[in-house]
Formats: sequence, C-alpha cells, structure tokens
Amino acid sequence: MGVTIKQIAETVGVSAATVSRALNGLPGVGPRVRKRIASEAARRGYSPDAHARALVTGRVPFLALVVPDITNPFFPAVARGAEEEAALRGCSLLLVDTGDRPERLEHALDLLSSRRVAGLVLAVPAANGQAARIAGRVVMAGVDAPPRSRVPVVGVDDRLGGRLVGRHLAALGRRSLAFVSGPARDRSSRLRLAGLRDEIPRDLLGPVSHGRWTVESGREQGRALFRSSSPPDAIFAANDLLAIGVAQAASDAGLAVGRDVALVGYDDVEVAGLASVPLTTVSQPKLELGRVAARTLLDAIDGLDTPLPALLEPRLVVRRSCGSAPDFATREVP
Amino acid sequence: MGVTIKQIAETVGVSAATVSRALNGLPGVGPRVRKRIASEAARRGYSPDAHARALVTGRVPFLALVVPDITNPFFPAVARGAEEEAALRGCSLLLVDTGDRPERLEHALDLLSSRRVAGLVLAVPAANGQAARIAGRVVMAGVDAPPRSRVPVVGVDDRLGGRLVGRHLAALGRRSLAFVSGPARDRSSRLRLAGLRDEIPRDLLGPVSHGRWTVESGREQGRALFRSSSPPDAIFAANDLLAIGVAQAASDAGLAVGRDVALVGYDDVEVAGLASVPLTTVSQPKLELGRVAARTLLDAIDGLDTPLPALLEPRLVVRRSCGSAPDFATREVP
DNA sequence: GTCGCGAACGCAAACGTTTACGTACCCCGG
DNA sequence: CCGGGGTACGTAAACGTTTGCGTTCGCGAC
Repeated sequence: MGVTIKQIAETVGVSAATVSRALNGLPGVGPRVRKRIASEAARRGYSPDAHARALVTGRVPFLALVVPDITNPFFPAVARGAEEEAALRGCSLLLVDTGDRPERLEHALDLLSSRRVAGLVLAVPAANGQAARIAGRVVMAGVDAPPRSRVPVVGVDDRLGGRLVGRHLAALGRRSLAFVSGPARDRSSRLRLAGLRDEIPRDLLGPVSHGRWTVESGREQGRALFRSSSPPDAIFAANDLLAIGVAQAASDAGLAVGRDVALVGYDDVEVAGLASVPLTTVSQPKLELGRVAARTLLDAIDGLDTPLPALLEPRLVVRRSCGSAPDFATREVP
Repeated sequence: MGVTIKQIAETVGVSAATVSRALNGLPGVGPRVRKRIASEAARRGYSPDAHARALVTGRVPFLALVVPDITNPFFPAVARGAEEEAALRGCSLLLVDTGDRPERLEHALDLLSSRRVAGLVLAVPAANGQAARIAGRVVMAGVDAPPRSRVPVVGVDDRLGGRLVGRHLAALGRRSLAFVSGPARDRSSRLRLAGLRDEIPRDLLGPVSHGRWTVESGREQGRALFRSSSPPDAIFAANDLLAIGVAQAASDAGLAVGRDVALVGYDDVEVAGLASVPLTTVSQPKLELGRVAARTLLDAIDGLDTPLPALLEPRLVVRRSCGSAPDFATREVP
C-alpha cells in the first residue's frame, strides 16, 4: 500500500517514465526491462494512484446514478444494469439516493463540477435551471428531460405498455374497466391511459381515478370503486403497488381477484409474482434501462455522436389475476 | 466548468495560495480580499478539483459498499443507510454488485489499493488471503470476517432474533414446530435455530430442514412437511422468501396460514407485509446496519480507536400469519 | 567509414491543489 | 526612534502520474 512509480523505478534502476510506459503496455521499452518492471511491480503490490492519473489524463473512472429512493423495488435493477455496463467500460458506479430532497440532487451536480464523476444518470426529474451545468455529461433514465434542454433521454414506452394491457383486457370480454393511477400530472400515468384507450372499445372504459403511487392509495381508490353502484369487473392499475392495494380492497369487499374482477398492474416488481393471486402486469426492462442509459452516457462522454434517445419495449406478463391460470408460472406475451 | 484556482487568483490579483485559504475558510486572509475572492469564485462557478485535492491531502471522499446482489430486497436499505451516514461525513457511496462473481470482489479491493475509495463496507464474505490487503479500511456488514483477521464486524443478533420468535411461538400453544432454513453451513441459519431452541420446550421442536434462501426452496421444504404423517402446526422459516414459499405450499395443501398453521419469517422484506396473509416476521434493522457499518468504517479511517464490533437488535413484527389479526396494521413487540 | 534512422530510454513539464516557510508591513510599547 | 510580534500575503515544493521532446546507442545501407 502506498508504493509509487518512482520507488519501483529506483529499485529497478530506470526512470519513472519507463515504468509508466511499461505498466501501461506502451511501446518504447525493451522486453528485458519490461519483465523486470512487471515482476517488481507485482512483488510490491503496486497499483497506480487513480487521482494522480485522473489529474493528468482528465478521465475519471466514475459514473453516478441518481435515484429518488433505492428502497423502491424499481431502482435496484436499474442500478445493477448501469453498474454492469459501467464495469464493462472500466468505470465504477456512485449511488446517490435523493430521498426526494432537492439538496441531494444539487449535491449530485456538485459531483460533476468537482470532477468526482464523469457523468450522471438521472432517474429523478431535474429543473430547467440545472440543465446548463450538465450539458453532455448527463442522460435521463425513465424520466423526462428538463424542457427545452438537449439532454438525451432513455425511457420505456409507456404508451405501448398501456396498449399491451388494453389488448389483453379487450380479449377478456369484461363489461366495465376502471383505471387506477398515480398523480394526474405524471406523464406515465397519462401515457399508459392513452395506450389503454388505443386498444379498447370506447364504452368499455369506466371511472378513472388518481392518487399516489402507493399501496394505501390503491386500497383507497379500490374501495371507492367497489362501493359504487356499478363496480367495474376489470381494473388496470398503473403501478404494481397500486394493484396490490386494489387487490386488498377487493378482498375486503369479498371479491375474488381473477374471478370477480380482473386486475392488471404495471412494473413487475418482485411482489407482483408473489402476491396472494399472482399479478398479471407489464414488465419494465429495468436492467436494460440502466444498461442503455449508462452506455449512452459513456458514449456521450467519449465524444461519440450521441445516439438518438432510446425507447425500450415493455413486456406483458400474464399471471393469474385476470382469470387465466397457468399456476404460479409466468407466461409471456410478445 | 474547468475554472481553476489560478485563474481566479489572476483576475482577483492575488496568489493561488490566498485563494485556496480564502475558499477553505482558513485564517490569514483579510476580509476585503476574502469577499472579492468569494464573489469571483461564485461568479465563475468554481468548484475545486477533487483529484488534485485528494492527491495532496490524501483524503478520498468515497466509500464503497459491496453487495452480492442489489436486487435482493435486503440490500437497498443497507445501501440507503450507508449512503446517509457517508453523506454526513462528506463522502459519497460507490456501489459494487458482485453477483457472486469472485472477480468482482477482487475489483472492489483494487478500488482500495488504487485509492479510488477510502474504505470498503463488505456485505459479502471475504477470504483469508484478502484480509491482509484491507487492514484498517474495511468493515464487514452482516457477514463474518475472514477467520483470524482483525476486521471489525457489525451485524445483527441472529440468536436474539431466534429467541424473539421462540418466545412468540411458545406463547401460542402450538403442538409441533418445524424449522425451515437456508444452507446448513450458514451461521445465520444455525444461530436463528439456536435462539429458537433457547425459548421453546424441548419436545415442541419437530423437523429441521435446509435448502437455499429462495421461494422455491421454501415451497419444496413446505411441501415435504405437509406431506408427512404428522404435519407441524407451526413453522419458523429462517427467511421471508422461504416463508412465502411455505405459504404457497400450505395453500397448495389446502391449509390456511394463520389458522391451520402458524408461520413466522425473517428479514421483514417488503413482500412480507403484502403477502396474501401478512407475515409475522423478524425485522432486521437494515438501514441502521448500513449506517453503523459506514460510521465504524469512517471512524477507523480517521484513526479513531476502532470501536468494538457492534451487534444490532432485531425486532419482532407481529402480523397475521400466526393467528392474531390486527388487520393490515403492524404491531411491534419490543 | 559515415550517415541516418529507429528503438530504448531519461528529462522535465504539466495537471490543480494544499501547506510549510519566508517576507513585507503595520501597530504598539519601550 | 527602535525592536518585536502579529497579520496578510507570496513563493515554492510536494502529491503521483502521463507525455512531448531530447538524447544515446546500435545497426544497416550507402
């Protein structure tokens, strides 16, 4: 620990420059000296100081992933994908959990300007004012870019996801379909609903309600639905947690999910497959989201022509909450 | 971006040293110059280059958390705790997901020796051979240290957790208790069983079985139990995923969890509270685990007298899988 | 024998900070 | 008026690398 290039140079009897070249595999050093340097470096357990190197080369071997809450089952997979891709390019991954505190996002931007990281993968919304400071070193993952900014976005096609659900539900022959959702201002809410509308007959769609992206909110919205005079016999929840809440409300009302009411979620978090009645849902390619975001970012940093914003494809996972019952197994629909 | 201390020094008309002192709040610079420097720095958007600073001070503002699989619902909370604590001390958190590949652990150790990070929080087991390279800059979180190494450990008291379950189960008046567990060689399996034994009458404990820490394994072990001639009426699963699997097996066998069979899990991952019948389980203080681990590590790095290895206390969370039925609410037992 | 040329290596500057040390200056007590 | 001490600054070295440029040397071609 703490052995420098100079020390190696001294014991081998060459200059520091030669050691540097030898260890980096650059030409300009003879095979004999190269061997001696290599073995001496290995013997002393040398590894180059990253900061000195970064100082002169200008390259920083770090990316940061900024998430609102790593505890939310959606993000760990994104993190894993991003880390894998970063590792492929010799980078490590910083994790910044904002916990919805804006100061933490500011801190992440500071990481950039102090050159602690080479780039940022933002999985949280950013304000316009911040766009200027981040040009070329940031990509958004799963969230919109600040308006009128040139920040590349990689996301998942929410409208397509909605269409997949619509197609599936339309084929089921239910009479009344409700849409249970998160905040009305969230684009993903709106796009998933729009996709749904694309694929179902007009008179099938019943009540549309909004709330937060939580189990509790799902339970409340579900309760309201089942209390109504004409309760729906099919429900699309724009989120798995909401769907779980709706399932609880159904259970409270004495209704059996899958028989009395068809239920579809969104996201395919782990809970979905393990719920009391396994949830039919739309699976987001979370791992790939992280992977593509990291790749796009690294390309942008390396000055490659920034590829067009990418829209990944979600997948419908049919389980038992709509009546079809392939046991606990998962049947996928392309 | 890219404005240096010298440039500021030049436009203000002082030396670089003075700028450095002013910006760091050190004495030795008059109030007038200090103001001018501060405002000029703010105007140009200066922030100090982390690598140059690290190079001369020797301090690195990074910690790394090494986990086997960030997708496992146990670790995100640990990460969050570690990151919060690190942020309090001005450090950011690297995430290394080994995916059980040993080379990735080696890579994490390389992070240390190349001084990319100041220390490591290891949530994966390490070999003895690696202990030497990491002295004083590593703490283990939730796993054992390599044998005969002086690496500090912060963990959760598994035996106490087992005792909590034992006490709860003993008070229920069941006749036959089975223990369903992960690999027999894992210490946590053994300790949780030992704690259970501490608190229940000898003749209550029935079959003890082992497998992997997965839902499938739980389902298999559960199936075996319910097929036997004298099936247990209480089951302690050493892991929530196992418990979920056991619940599935019970359901398959036509048994109602909470009535026909009491079931207790371990870990309190999110699924536990959302399962078909909410799971009574032992909650690990995951957030605190990460927090304390990070704190211990930072103290050790700062040369403070390394505090004794810490054992955190788990908590019993009573839900409905043992018969008591406080709705979906959670009643905690101290 | 000389010229030239490439290979192998050394020299030294540079990256952006921090910090020990030196120096000028001011103020006050003698 | 002089000396001493404190304050406000500047100078320069150092941290560990990388890299452009120069030097030396050996060797083949003429």
